[in-house]
Amino acid sequence: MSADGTGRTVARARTGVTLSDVAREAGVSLATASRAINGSIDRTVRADLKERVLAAAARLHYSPDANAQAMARGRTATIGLIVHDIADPYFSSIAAGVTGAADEAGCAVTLANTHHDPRRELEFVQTLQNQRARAIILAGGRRDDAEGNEQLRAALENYQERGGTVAMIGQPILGVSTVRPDNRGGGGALADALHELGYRDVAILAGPPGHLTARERATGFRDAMAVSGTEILPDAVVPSEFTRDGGYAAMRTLIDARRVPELVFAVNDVMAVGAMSAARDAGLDVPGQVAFAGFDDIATLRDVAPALTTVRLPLEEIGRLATPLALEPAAEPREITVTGDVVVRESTPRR
Amino acid sequence: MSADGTGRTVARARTGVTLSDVAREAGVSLATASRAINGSIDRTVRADLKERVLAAAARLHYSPDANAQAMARGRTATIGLIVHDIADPYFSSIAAGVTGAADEAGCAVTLANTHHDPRRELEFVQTLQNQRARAIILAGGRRDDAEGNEQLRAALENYQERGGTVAMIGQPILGVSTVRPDNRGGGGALADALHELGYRDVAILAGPPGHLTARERATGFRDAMAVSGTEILPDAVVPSEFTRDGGYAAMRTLIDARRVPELVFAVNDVMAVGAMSAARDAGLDVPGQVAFAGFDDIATLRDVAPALTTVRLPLEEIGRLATPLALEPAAEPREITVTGDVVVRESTPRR
DNA sequence: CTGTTAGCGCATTCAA
DNA sequence: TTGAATGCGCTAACAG
Repeated sequence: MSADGTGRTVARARTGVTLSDVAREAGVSLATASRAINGSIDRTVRADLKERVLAAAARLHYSPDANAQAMARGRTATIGLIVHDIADPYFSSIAAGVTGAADEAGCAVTLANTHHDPRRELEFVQTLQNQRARAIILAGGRRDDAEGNEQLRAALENYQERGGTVAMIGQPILGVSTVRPDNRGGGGALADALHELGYRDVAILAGPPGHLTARERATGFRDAMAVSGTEILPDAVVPSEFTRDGGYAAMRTLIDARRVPELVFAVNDVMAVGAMSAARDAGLDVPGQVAFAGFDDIATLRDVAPALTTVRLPLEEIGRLATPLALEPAAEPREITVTGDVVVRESTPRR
Repeated sequence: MSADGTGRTVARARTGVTLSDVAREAGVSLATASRAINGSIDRTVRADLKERVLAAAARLHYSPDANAQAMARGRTATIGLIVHDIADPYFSSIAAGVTGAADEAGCAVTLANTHHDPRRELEFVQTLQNQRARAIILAGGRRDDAEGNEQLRAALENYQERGGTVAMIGQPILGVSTVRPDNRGGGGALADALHELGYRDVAILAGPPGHLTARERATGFRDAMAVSGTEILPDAVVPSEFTRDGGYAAMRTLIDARRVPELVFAVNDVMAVGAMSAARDAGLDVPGQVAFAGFDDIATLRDVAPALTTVRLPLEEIGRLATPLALEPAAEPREITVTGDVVVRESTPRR
């Protein structure tokens, strides 16, 4: 292993092999070693020297120190991904897209899980700024909270002034490039499809009052229904958490109040499947007595029965799209709108 | 904003505010500023000075450079998490556990998604080593691949020689601390429960031949059945991918061969739900004509119907457990065995 | 308790 | 093309 036979190689391994070790082993200068291993942009290294350096690096198991490189170069190859809940299939699919695209861009991904807590979100922006992450992707719908949004906007502003770039998946309200699912349009298209199938008596599991994604979907749905001549009364709009348990609880509320409609639209799929469970647990026939529709088309939906009608969002693709958006600095915030396709399945048979 | 009224504060913000800027602004030395902001272990700073430094830091929007800190301290606060597929609920739950525990330990998490490719796994170990990640958590079952395991073991060995620490979630075969789900025992307990329910005619969707987790679960199940007097013939053991689609395809195979048994045990839940879908798609009554059991108790299982019998593994907890295991260097590799609880549900009614 | 100074490992300037 | 020297921002000896 050791070229000089002193066994120094092994000893050094304990301490950490630096670029100067490699340079010495190869009999070149530090600068040359750096250029050989990196292929510096302007300079080029003679082939034989380069080979010698590479061989030495391999021999010594040289591992370039990314932190040192970050300092010297003034930038990292790290993307920060902030999600509300990584265990939620919506976000884990997006994360799969981001890690895939980041990989291809030669970037590592730092994952931050806020558990739906805006304060953690703010903290993570700070952490990622400390890390000097090159870019931040903020995934998940915003809230109708002027103060909270302003704080976050300020934090991102500050981050960007320091050279970081940002993309958002959700609503374009933070002054950064955004991948925007067309929630309103999707909700509307879904309503049209369901109206056409004969549904008139419908309730909405509407998510948290201030949650913009929830609101957009509910509003789009409700407005389209109204256009078709079906008013959805405030009474039939049930607020809830944006989670599976939220859907379950909201459905429970309807059942307990004996206000079970023909159709329940939950503003996302995890809520919808939770609600379906609540209906089943209450002994209701699904979709015979009550039909269900959701939004997102999360992967796990493939195996729920009856198959859930929903609006398909290409979640992994959304994650992929957000990555270059985050990486490439743009003079103006850009916006990519992703439309969803209505997918009618067994949970909403023709009435 | 700027204390001296020169507007320098803003100008500096573009360039990056360093600790010396803070020190100067506070009228103290670099060292004092460092100690004040960090609360160095041995030294302590006079209260009023500390306050002045903190105020200056806030005024300048100082953000400590984690890379520089890493260099100076000789270690980072980063944990690398390597998973096979972050979009798989099994891994996303583990990831939730890891991010939670890492957070509490003041560590950031770098997420690496291998897509089940052992080569990527190896590459990611290298990347994390370059990052000087303090610890690596390797989640996911190992393969029966001597050469592959040896390469990985060597890479981890090297990483550890450089001061990194490692934990594994899966099989303790890499010489590192491991959280080991008791797959064999779980499979056995499941078989006992199902045998007691009257099942005799059973097939196993066994996963990939070399996949240790799959093998342990299948073997545990099969052996226990044998002890109870029910032999499962090799014919009834169908290999497959370890994924939802793998389960679907394997079930399809059984159906096409007209070898549908009373009970199908799939070695993980995603395979089981895929298989259930295949059965339903083929018009079979579940569980009337064919019953199903899985393994893991992934979160999304709560909403599949009929509810799936399985072996519950506390996935998020497993992620949490792995974190200190990875963080605390141990003279000897440690091992935490996690046993699963059999949960009998509607997918396997008494026969 | 505070300040001065020497690196940490690397990329990159400037000279040769 | 190569090498010597500088500095990235910070912590930790060391000295006062």
